[in-house]
Amino acid sequence: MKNLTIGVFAAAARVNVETIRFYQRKGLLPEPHKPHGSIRRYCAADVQRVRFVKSAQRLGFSLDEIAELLRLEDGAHCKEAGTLAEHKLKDVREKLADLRRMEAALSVLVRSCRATKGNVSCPLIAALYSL
Amino acid sequence: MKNLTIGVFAAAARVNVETIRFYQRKGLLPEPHKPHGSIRRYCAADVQRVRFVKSAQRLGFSLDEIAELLRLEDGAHCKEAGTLAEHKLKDVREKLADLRRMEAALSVLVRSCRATKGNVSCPLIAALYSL
DNA sequence: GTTACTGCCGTAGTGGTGTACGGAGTCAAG
DNA sequence: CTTGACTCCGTACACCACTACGGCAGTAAC
Repeated sequence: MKNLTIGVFAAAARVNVETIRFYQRKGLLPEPHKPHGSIRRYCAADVQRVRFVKSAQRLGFSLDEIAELLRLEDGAHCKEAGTLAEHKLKDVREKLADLRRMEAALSVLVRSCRATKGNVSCPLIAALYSL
Repeated sequence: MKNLTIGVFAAAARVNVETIRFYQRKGLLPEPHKPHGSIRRYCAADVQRVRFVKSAQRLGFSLDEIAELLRLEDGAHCKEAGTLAEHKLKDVREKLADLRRMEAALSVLVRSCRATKGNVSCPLIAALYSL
């Protein structure tokens, strides 16, 4: 699982080749070493890193924020890392609270929709607007 | 709380005036009636609607998806509304699961960072990469 | 060695989500 | 009835996160 070319790597990480190059320009991925002339080689850890980026993105973090998160890896700045992580944790908890309210509203909505079969008016508005 | 002009409305909803007009073009807000010549007037329900859009956005829904959610309001299509709501519920639950894992990882990270005061190497990598 | 496939690089284009701007119309206070 | 703030509308611009393109170079299979 070392010495992946960019094409194989991108496929393994389930992203476009261009995305890899884009992430490198953004600093989300390290510029890999090029043992064979000018051809970049990647390893499994790089794949994990891309998958992490994608996960974090789905949770609403921007690439810049993700870059910060990834800088946490640099164990030398434990204090800053901790502070940053605390901020992110706060973000995440707020998102969680929002989503839980959303889930509650939606499941009420689904249940009441199932209950009132054929009824013309759904009790949706209140549920949606209580968010 | 009726007869708000767009400026007052936008301020109440905590968004830019241009955003209101943009949402109208996207169909996220109904084109309001214009009782006094060509000036639009808004009410409290419109404010709620914008706040709903903003909440849903923070949770990672796109404007198009939010438009769908808002169409659930139309009680006449209870069946489709229910189906749509079920899909959204599934989305929301997946996001919740992701965020919970993120939360767990981040809080471990924060705790261990606090624990290893002054220690040079943080135990971050594993936590981050286990997402 | 030729051919076909990658990869390299820079630049440009896309789609989503707003924001800004400019010129004309409208309204309410003084 | 003027003045100044607000609104209208269309269009253009901005930012993010890619995605595509084009031309050249390196590599692998035959």
